[in-house]
Formats: sequence, C-alpha cells, structure tokens
Amino acid sequence: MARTAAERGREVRQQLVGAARELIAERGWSAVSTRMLAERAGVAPGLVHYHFASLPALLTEAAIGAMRSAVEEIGQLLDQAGTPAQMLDRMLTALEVHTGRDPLSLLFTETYLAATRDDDLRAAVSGIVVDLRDRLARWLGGHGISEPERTAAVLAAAIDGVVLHRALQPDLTARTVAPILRGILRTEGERG
Amino acid sequence: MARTAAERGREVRQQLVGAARELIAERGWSAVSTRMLAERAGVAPGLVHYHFASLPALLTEAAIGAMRSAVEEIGQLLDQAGTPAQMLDRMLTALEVHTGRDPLSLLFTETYLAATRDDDLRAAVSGIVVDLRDRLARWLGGHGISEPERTAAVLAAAIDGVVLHRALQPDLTARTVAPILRGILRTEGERG
DNA sequence: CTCATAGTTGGGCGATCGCCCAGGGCGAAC
DNA sequence: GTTCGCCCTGGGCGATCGCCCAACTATGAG
Repeated sequence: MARTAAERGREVRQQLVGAARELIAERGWSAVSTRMLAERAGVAPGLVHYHFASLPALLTEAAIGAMRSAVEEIGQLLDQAGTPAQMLDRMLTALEVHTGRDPLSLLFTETYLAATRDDDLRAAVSGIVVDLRDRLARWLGGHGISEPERTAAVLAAAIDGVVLHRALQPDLTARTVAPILRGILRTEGERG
Repeated sequence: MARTAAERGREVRQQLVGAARELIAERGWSAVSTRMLAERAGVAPGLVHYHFASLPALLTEAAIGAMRSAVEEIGQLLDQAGTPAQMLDRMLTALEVHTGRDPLSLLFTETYLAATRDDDLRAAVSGIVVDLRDRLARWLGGHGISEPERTAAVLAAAIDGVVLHRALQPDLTARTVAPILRGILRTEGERG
C-alpha cells in the first residue's frame, strides 16, 4: 500500500492513543468509551476497532507508552544530578508541574488501579516500575546512599503518594515536601 | 411506621452501602452499576433509588463512611503509641493487612480519584484527610518531632504511596519500608 | 376494621455501551 | 485500465446503563 495512506493510518492510530491518555485522566479508566475516543481524536467511531483489537488494548497501549516516556525522562534527570539532595530537589521541581489533577498524574494513578484488575496490564506496569526502581537504586548506591534498593522503593512510592495527595491538598508543594523527604536519604556513615 | 419495617429498611440501606464498598474496590468507581449493587446486597434493583437519591450519592456515602472509620482507627493507634518510632512501626504493621489489592486500599484510591471529578466528594475527602493530618501533626509535635505539620503531610502521603505501589510490588512489606521511612521523623535536636 | 404510610417489587423508558460488518474510496502493482 | 489491498465510513446488533413508577405488602395509628 501507499506511503500516504499508511502514514495517515499511523497518524489516526496515534491520535487515538493521545485521546485515550486524555480521556482516561478526565473520566477514569472504565468510563472511557469507543465513541468518546473517536470524537476526541476526530475520526469515525469504527476506526477504534480497526486499529485496535479491543478497547482495553487501546487503553493499555496508551497508558504503558506514557509510563515508559516518563521513566525515560526521570532517567535523564538522574544522569544530570550531582548529589542525592540535588537529585531530590530536581525530581520534586519537575513534579511541581504535576498538580495531582493534571492529565499525567491522573493517568498514572488510573493505570495503577486498572492494573490490579488486568493481568497483562499489571505485568507491563510492574515491569516499568521495577525498571525505574532499579535505576534509581543503582544511582543512589553510586552516590553513597545506604540501603539503595529499599530507599529507592520507598522514595518512588512516597513521590507517587505526594502526587496522589496533592490532588486534594494543593498546599503540598515541592518546597514543603522536599526538606522532609530528604530525611529518607541516609549516607553510609549515618545511623538511622 | 413500624419498628420492624423501619429496621429492615435500615438494614437494606446498610447492605447496599457494604455492597458499594466491595464493588468500588472490585470493579472501580465508575464501573459499579445499580443492578450489580442490588444483586450483591441481595435486594431488588429498584431499592437502590428508593434509599438513595442517585448512584453517585450511594457511592459517596459508602466511601466517606469507610474513610471516617479508618481515620478513627488511626486516631486510636496514635493514643496507644509511646515513641514516634513505635508509632510508625505500629502504623506500618497495621498496614501489613492491606496488601494494596485488598478492598479497603482499593476503595481509598478509587475515592481519591473520583474526588478529582466530583466537587462534593472532593470537599468531604479533603476534610477527612486534613483532619487526619492535623491529628497526626499534633501528636508528632507533642513527641518532639520538628516541623510536625509538614512531616505529618509527607508521612500520610508516603504511606498511601506505599499502599499504592504494594499492589504491584508485593515485596514492599512493612519490614522493608519501616527503617527507611523512619528517616522522615526528625526530632528537634537533629539537623536534616 | 380501616386507613395511612413506609418498604418493596419488577419491568419499562430512552440512551449508551463494545463490537461488528457490508460497502465505498483510492493509490500501487501489473 | 483493471485488480488488489489497505484505510475508512456509518449504521446496526444485543446487552446494559441510570432512573422511574404503578402496583403490591405489611404494619402501626385511629
């Protein structure tokens, strides 16, 4: 088949993925319908099931893709940071954009929840989280933090928790959280 | 009206609330239907709209009630704990029951998300979280912890984050988390 | 006993759901 | 110029949705 038609096809597919990311955040994972997706993407309703095997398949692809991109961004942030305290500050500053009610935050939390009800999604999300945790642990270990694996796990969870709470408590800013959360990072010499 | 009939009515209403708590956790907030609720509660479908103004009203009452009970339990836990470290241990031990995929954990996270899309629910949830945060802050302040308000906010968020992550990472046990999270608790003398 | 009232029943309303599919458009291959 | 194959259209399928309501039961008040 032709370049142009195939290209338009790819573009439609990508627009559906983008619409899915928006709508999962706006309405919630299980409240997204095929017709809503088509309208948001500006395409005919039938196209959803042409490009994707099912509605869950589209939602899963959209969510997993977004999570992979986010982990990649955090990975770059790690490479640029010098000290652990600086890393935490940059991480929280980057998080400042996410009010907890922004599309990306909500998409992530929705995906966590949906993953508890879908085996394929759970495996994919779990893999991504483990990947991030391991990268974070390696970085922490290389910068003198004791118990890097457990610290990385708790730090990742705490940050997600802050985003979750921030949706309801807007005063939970990076500036507020950073000094407290820094207590998690203990160097080898210190004693907790 | 009679005692017995009124009592049976109250009982039916309570069974619907209980069914709502189960089903929100199992299927997700927006995937709970009136017919599912009636079947789970063992009552006729029409009763849902006899006892409750709407489906969201039932879900909201169920979720808010569960959250209030949980906060009350944590309050009692605070009264019984001696030192901050002991309090954290007891809190995490109590949390051990919640695998992150248990009904209560999922109900809470579903409620957080639903609250971002419903003003009434958001106001109610926000009030409960603030209440818990304040009680925790008062306790921390009274036990020599510096910056009790911010510490309480971060601690509450971190614990919710751990529960969220535990749904996908079962190895995130209380034993693993406690020593790291303890770093958040700094006494007045210490320097972060 | 009669009436009023609260609780209950089960089906019906229009709308929407996921998914499907017959058929049209259209550039590439030959 | 004909054929092929991919992309796309839009309506239809049965099921389910939230909500409603006329009719029925049961029980305390008069």
